[in-house]
This record gives sequence, structure tokens and C-alpha cells, in this order.
Amino acid sequence: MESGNVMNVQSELSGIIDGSKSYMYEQLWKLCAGPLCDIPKLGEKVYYFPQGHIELVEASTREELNELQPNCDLPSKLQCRVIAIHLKVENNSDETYVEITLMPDTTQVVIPIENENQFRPIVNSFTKVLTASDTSAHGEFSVPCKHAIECLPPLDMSQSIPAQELIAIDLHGNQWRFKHSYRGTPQRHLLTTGWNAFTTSKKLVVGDVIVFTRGETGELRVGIR
Amino acid sequence: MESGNVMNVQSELSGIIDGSKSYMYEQLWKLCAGPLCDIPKLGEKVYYFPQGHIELVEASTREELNELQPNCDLPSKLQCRVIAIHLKVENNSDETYVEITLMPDTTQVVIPIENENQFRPIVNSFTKVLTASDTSAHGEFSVPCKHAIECLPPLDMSQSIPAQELIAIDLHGNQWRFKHSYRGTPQRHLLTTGWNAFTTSKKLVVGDVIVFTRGETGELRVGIR
DNA sequence: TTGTCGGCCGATCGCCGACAA
DNA sequence: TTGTCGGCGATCGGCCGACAA
Repeated sequence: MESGNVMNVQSELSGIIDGSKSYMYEQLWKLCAGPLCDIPKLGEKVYYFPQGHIELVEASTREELNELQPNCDLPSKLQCRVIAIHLKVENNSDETYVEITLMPDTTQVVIPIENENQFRPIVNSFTKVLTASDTSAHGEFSVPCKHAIECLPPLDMSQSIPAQELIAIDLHGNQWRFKHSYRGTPQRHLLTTGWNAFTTSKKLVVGDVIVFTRGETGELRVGIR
Repeated sequence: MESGNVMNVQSELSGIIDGSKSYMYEQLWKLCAGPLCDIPKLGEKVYYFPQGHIELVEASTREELNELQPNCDLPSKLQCRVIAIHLKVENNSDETYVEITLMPDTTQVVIPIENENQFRPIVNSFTKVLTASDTSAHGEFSVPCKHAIECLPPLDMSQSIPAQELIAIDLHGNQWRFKHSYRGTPQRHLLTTGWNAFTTSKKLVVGDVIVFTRGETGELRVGIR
């Protein structure tokens, strides 16, 4: 059981920053999780069932996880020690969960090697430094014409005021909806409805840099530098 | 280097759910992180400096991390293998960071043991099942009288309409501001301004259960069951 | 080509007491 | 005691073109 050790750099970090070690946090977490919640103790011996875990994850995400297989060749159960417990809450909801870090008592597992990413779809992207108008109460974002043509889905120009709805995903996996219209004299590309909610939520100010990317399949993503 | 192994249950999970393995995510992440970003490769040998890491964390959080010390008794540097890399983004902002999981090649470290929590400040708390009115467009939350007295800071009753601002922290560490007033005939405790933003953001509906706690020092916390 | 503005409208937020369960 | 409602005013979001840099 002393055959190895683990340091998960981030888990130490986040444990300190979000104050998950504090008593008050712990109390609220338990109230939110409800009374039926059995958590193992630090240092306790437990068995880990890789197949069971994979099936659980598949059930909750409804995806096939073939990608997990190649990395490891694990026995059906592993005797482990609980070496860390973090009471956590999901990023995009308030669902509570426990992060339990285990260290196997015996087994050896192959260290994964970097697998070169063969699949490289074309990605268009552009960045823009936000102006005062982009972040003002007026709530409109003007898209430089060239970038709108390269990076955004084409508009139906037969309409008097061409417009469409865009959906962009950020690094958290959150969806953001923007009305994209082409109007004014002279005409220009604008993001209107939804833009305000975005800037408010992300607390954007003049000078911040926004990033849009668009993959081959057309899906739009948005980020902040 | 094959002396041990690690399974961080959650890091596997989140890697799949948020799609951090996808090429598109990776591209956006790199655009957001900027050009100056050197990330080690999977399986690579690196040295980990515990003291340096602790100092970095202290610098960024401006806290003393004495609590880290008792858990481990580490040498000044440890030869490690990089066994996992996750391109991530902070929960409450869009700051990018890398989570690197390391496995020491040689060293043994003592497994931590549960330390009984001696410090137990009194916590008041209450829960309430949300009514249609609580979640309606009107945007007011009526606090049961008893709970308001037990759990919320006392109001200045000399005012014609007693009111104050409450700040409550959720499990993410986010702050929520609520106007708390005592009015109507018959009089009752209400949360008004800020309540709408809260329900919208948390996507609360009738039947959801809200939790408030208040510690000895008066700090308020809020969660969802 | 695009940053900033004024104006305008409608939707929403927040505030209040009246009731009644 | 507290859930629901109607009514209200103020604010804000969103839409638009005018203009100028």
C-alpha cells in the first residue's frame, strides 16, 4: 500500500481556493446533498470496480466510452486506499458530488503515452478587442465584416433585414444564443439579443478580447482571452 | 516508475463530459490561453518542487497554507511522470489553466488519516420548497417568519418598511445579493431585488428546495437540494 | 468600414397592498 | 401566517438609422 503516491496538482489547489475544507462549506454541502449520503473515510480500504464505474458514466452521459479502454488494461477489481475526498458541486448546476481519489494497493498500470492527434478538421477563428460600444448598455456587438463572412453562418440576404440565431458554446460547455443581424446604413453585422446577457455574465469590459471559432461541421464556439 | 498508479475518479469523468478531449475544445482553449503556453507531454519525465508549488498557491490566493504541511513530509524535489493532462477553465471565470496529474517515480508518502473536525461553530439553517409565487415573474420570495427570525440578520424595525441587503454565498463561491424587506398587510419577510436573477441563473422551478445557512459569525450561505 | 449616439418601444423587474386559504 | 394576484412605475433590453472617424 506504500508502493506509490499521487499528487493531483489542481485538486489541492481547488480544495484550498473554494474553501471546501471549511466547516461552513461542509455543512451547506451536506444539507444540499440530503440525508442519504455515505462517504468513505480518508485512508479507508475500498474496492474499485473499473467496469462498474465505466458503466455508471455511460449511463449518466449516454455515450459510449470506447476511448477509455485503450489507455488502461485493468483487472476487474482493485483494492485501494482513499487518499483524498472533496465535497464538490457541478460547474453548470448545483448538483453535489464527491470526488474520491484512490490509490491502488498493488496493481501496476501502463503509463499512457501521448497519442498524436490525427484528426484535424479545419477551424476558422477570429478575435476582437471589445470597444466601449460593444460593452455599453446598448448591448450590441459589431462583428467586423470580414470575420462575419469567414466565421459566421451565411445570412439569407433576400430578407429586408437579414437575421438568424447563433448558438455558441464556451469552455464550460455552456450555450449562448445570439441574434445575428445585418442592418443599418451603412450596413454592418451585429450581435444583439443575448449579447447583453453574455457580457454581464462574463463580466466583460472594454479591452477584453473575445474569441470565436467555427469548425468544419459549423458548430460555433466562443471564449475570452 | 511503475511502482504505483492513480485514479482520479472525477478527472476522468469531467474530461469526458465537458468534451475536453475534443479537437474543437482544444483549439478554442489554446486560442484563449494565448501563444505563450508550454505544456508537458503525456508520459514525460518532470521534476515537481513541492515548496515551489506551495509558494505559488500562496501567492495567488494570498493565504497561509499551513494546513498543507501536516499532511505530507515531502523531499524538496520529486521525479515524476506526467500521467494526465487536462486543459481546463476556472468555474467562476473564463481563466484557462492546465491540470497536470503527476505520479512520483520513487518516493513514498504517508497516507493521510481522517482528522476529526474539532471546530464546530453553531449553524442555523432552514429549507423551503419553492411555491409558484416564489418562482413567478413577480420575483419575490416569501421567507417563513420563524426562519427569517432564526436565520437572517435582524432588521431595523423602527423604519416604516424595514429592509436590508443580504449577501449569500453558494457552493461555487458565488455571491448573491438579495434585498430583504418586511412589509405588506399582514406583514411578512420577503426577498425581492436579486431574487429573480438567482432563480433564473439556477433555473429554479416550483418544488425545488432551497437551503439557507447562517454561521456564528453571521455569514449567509445558500444552496439547492 | 465600424464606433458611438439619440430615440423609441415593449418587456421585465421590482414594489406595494388586497385578499383569501 | 403566507400564497397568489392586480396594478403601478421605473428601468432595461433590444432595435433602428444618423453620423463621423
